[in-house]
Amino acid sequence: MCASPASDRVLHTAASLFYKRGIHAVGVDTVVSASAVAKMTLYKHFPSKDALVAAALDEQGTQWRAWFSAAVEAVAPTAPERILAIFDVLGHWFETEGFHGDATLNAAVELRGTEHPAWEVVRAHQGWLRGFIGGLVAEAGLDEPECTADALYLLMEGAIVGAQVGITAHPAAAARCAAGVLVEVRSVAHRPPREAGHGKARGQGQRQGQEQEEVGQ
Amino acid sequence: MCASPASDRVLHTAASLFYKRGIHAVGVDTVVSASAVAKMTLYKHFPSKDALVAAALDEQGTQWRAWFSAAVEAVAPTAPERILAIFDVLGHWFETEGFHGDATLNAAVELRGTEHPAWEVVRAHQGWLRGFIGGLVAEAGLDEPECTADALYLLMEGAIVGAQVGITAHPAAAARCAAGVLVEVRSVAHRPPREAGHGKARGQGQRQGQEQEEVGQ
DNA sequence: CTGGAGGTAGACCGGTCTGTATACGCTTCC
DNA sequence: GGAAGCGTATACAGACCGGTCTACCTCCAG
Repeated sequence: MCASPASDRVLHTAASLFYKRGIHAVGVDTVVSASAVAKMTLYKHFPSKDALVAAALDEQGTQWRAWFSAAVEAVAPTAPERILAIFDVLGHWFETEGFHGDATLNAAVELRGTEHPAWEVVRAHQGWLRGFIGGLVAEAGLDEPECTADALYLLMEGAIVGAQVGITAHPAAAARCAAGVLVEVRSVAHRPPREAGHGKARGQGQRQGQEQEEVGQ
Repeated sequence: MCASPASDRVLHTAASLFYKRGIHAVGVDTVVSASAVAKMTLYKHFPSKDALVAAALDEQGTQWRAWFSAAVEAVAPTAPERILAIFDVLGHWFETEGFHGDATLNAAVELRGTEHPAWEVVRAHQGWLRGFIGGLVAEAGLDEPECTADALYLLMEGAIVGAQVGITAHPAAAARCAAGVLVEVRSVAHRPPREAGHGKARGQGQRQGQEQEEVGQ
């Protein structure tokens, strides 16, 4: 970061434009004119549009991760509370003006079926998210940590795209509600002495062999 | 549907191509050559590419909804079981070759920040999904039906994008696991006679006034 | 003073995009 | 027979795309 003022301007402008309108919908000329930089300068710092996209996504993701983890940790002191605080922070984010979902998820959708340097950035960001939740789940000492962390991660992704699509009125609140149930049920304190064989079916592996024809979608 | 054989071919080819490679990444010429139709014929049936995109998405969504509801209803006979069966059907779908997420979600991401006739198709499809789950939740007589149905809907969306991104090993199984917990806790049979004041905090409204700075993303 | 590094401005190239226009079959039904 | 309807083939228009090139400006260090 901050290799040069011009490069920085390009990076931030590009990230903002790609996020707001989409990677394919924003041309290099648009980035150039919006960041008040000559086209040659852009191509001196970034060898191609693809490289610029990856760099912008990475920069944006780095900033977001710092903001997100700090916000979650500032809101709640203990791991179980922080798991719920995730969804409060998300709710706040959803109401931010200019919210258009997760930038890496958007990139993953836009770049599907192609090879692109941004894919590594997407995987890194999503892996970090899953790791963040996994760490909190482990710290909270929840039962079945893998399955629980996966579920919380999916709930978070669902809340993000739910907020983006706009069908659900309060996606963060609904997700928080479900997360609360999950945390409570998986917490050690919840396990009552009665009904010892409760945690038997370990999830994850069940699948029923019912056959149904596929559909192209 | 079936206005003419040529029109049908265009519609299905377009849906398949847009789904696999993205709306912006597929040009009209590609659709034309892939569907073995003259360009003029395409533009005789669809006044613009936007209209074609919307029609193809609609057609694809109609087929998917029919397949999905039939599959869920074939797998399980009762509403609570069907709620869980949703995630089994999803798991089967995720492993289909050529799976690239939900077509309407992809379109919503690709068309963000624009006005496009496909938006109505997206809203209709997502609304149907939410309604499908809401119907099952009501039929199962679960507590806090709105919040529960929202959470299950978000879990489903999360599983879909989770399967698309590929960080989670078994997104459908993890989501099913969480859905099982949710259904059990919200089911009437679960409510124990002790602790009468349990269902007091009605979720949905909680929000804490913690301030934290925003981030552009 | 001088020279190089970094930035600017704008023309330019080949390719692709959506959408249209023209000219030509083939079938079907009066 | 012939005209209408439908589809084909192909060329074209005008815009935009990513990317390159040249020429010029400005600042700062040696």
